[in-house]
Amino acid sequence: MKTRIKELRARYDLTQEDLANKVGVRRETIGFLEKGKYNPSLKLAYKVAKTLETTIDELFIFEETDLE
Amino acid sequence: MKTRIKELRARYDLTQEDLANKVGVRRETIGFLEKGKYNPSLKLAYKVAKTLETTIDELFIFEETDLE
DNA sequence: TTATTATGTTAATTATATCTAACATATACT
DNA sequence: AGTATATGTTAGATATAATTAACATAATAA
Repeated sequence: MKTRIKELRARYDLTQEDLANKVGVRRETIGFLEKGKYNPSLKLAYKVAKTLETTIDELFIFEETDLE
Repeated sequence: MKTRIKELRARYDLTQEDLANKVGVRRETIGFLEKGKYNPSLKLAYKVAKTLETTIDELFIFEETDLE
């Protein structure tokens, strides 16, 4: 799964830690999400999307291999 | 968090078990999702949305209290 | 150089989504 | 009446998301 978190975070001039604080998670969690290292909960995905003023479907890009 | 799973599932004339089989999870998991009993992973949310030919943002409706 | 800031990454722990199995209930059909 | 189907719900086990803490690296600034 790919994500546009890093791109949008840069647009708002936020560090991983800034975004983590706004969302209410750890910096590492944001880092792992950006790297596609894990599959977040829907709630977390929603919070990140809302913080970056976008939608879940815009923020996370699924590929066929993600369906397995 | 509210969801339109039940509504869309009815539109496609699928039982919980039918949808579960298509998505690759247990029937109970679909039941719990419909009842808002838990917060699915993004991947599961995506699979359900895709199976019901909709988007995550259309399928799951967040409220302010879901952000806590 | 040294110090600071932002990010990467690992390992161990905790929290929770999902599975599994079982049983209950309600509805519809014969 | 019975049987079958669809859903509700519970409890325990398993998988994994997320935390915590620590240390590494790269870039930038003093």
